[in-house]
Amino acid sequence: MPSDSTLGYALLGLLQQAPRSGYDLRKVFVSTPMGLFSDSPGAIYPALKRLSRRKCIAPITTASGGRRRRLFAATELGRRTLASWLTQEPTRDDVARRWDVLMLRLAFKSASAPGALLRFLEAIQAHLSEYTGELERFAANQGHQMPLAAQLAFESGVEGYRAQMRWVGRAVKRVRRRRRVR
Amino acid sequence: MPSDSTLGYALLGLLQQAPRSGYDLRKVFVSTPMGLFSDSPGAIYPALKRLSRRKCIAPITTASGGRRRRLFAATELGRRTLASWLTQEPTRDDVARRWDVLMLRLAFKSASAPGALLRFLEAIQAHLSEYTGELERFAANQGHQMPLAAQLAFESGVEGYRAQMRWVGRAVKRVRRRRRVR
DNA sequence: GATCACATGTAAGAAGTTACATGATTCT
DNA sequence: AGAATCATGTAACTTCTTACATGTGATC
Repeated sequence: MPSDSTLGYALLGLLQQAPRSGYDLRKVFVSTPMGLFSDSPGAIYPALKRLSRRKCIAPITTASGGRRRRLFAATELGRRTLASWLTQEPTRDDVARRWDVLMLRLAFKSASAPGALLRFLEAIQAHLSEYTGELERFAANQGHQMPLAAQLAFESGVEGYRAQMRWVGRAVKRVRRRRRVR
Repeated sequence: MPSDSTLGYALLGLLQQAPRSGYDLRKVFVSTPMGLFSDSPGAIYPALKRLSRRKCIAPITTASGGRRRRLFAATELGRRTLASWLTQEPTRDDVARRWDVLMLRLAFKSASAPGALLRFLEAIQAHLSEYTGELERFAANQGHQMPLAAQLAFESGVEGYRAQMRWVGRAVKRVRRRRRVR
């Protein structure tokens, strides 16, 4: 029952799409908005080693010729491990404190059935709606006694969640439409 | 030149507002939207110990009577350390990858002059505008070949940053107004 | 042949997580 | 007295950061 760090799951997700080397993976983090993760070799190579030890990924014998490169691919166990991470029901804490990780999970759910995707989004929507309510109650109680700078910081948070409320509404509609078309 | 973790600065910021115990600090993280931080004693007490060792905070001799409680307060060195953290110019990376930390810094800038606050917000605005541009270019290039789930995750990010663009615009106006009034 | 970019890795240290340990005070 | 809560702390483990080390192929 190997439990991985978020970085581990990110690597696993990318390796499920296509075999890549540690260097390739690094480049993905540098050159795409997945920059949430560090491009540091000191994080990536040890993480690959862990995944490898747990049999979630396996090196591919490269036909070589070019530079020395160690390509890895996700194993069947790796795919299952990733799938069970992706399938976990979004919690209140995911929504309130780990939005970025939640969106990483969503991004990798490409292989999911539209129904699963829809349930995932609807769970997010429910927690989001409850949490923005909490924030607004907090503002109503504490809002006026906060200094200006603190008020602004708080409002940034509220605005962010409100934007995600609008986003998830549109997302749900889009997936429902897609589902009917199929 | 003691360098602290983000949690360390969060504790320092709260202790600058008023003396508190480790337990008090924990409660702040649990009961306010500062939930970004862990309420785990295993993180908080060692962090207090470090700050104490670095002379950034000092225990207050409590007049006691009630429960056993160790109150801490920020020292002069602590205030200066915090101030220098708060004064650092927001970078592109702060905006693109550490928004939550940036907002924590903003929240503690209550003691800053309106001019400093304004410059802080304007720097955020500049980086934000550049970064959302990058994201939109990325969407224009890569957007259509992404699977639906990945597209949705990406759009969530873009929407979040767009919301912050609107927020920072309003924030700047509000601080400018406040400044004129003074 | 020297130099630069590619590519992989390790070592030391910092900090967080989980889980446990311990005692004091209040409540019933 | 016993239970619940308050309050502080420690230990083992995991992971990340920073900095360094190493070697290869391509380029001038």
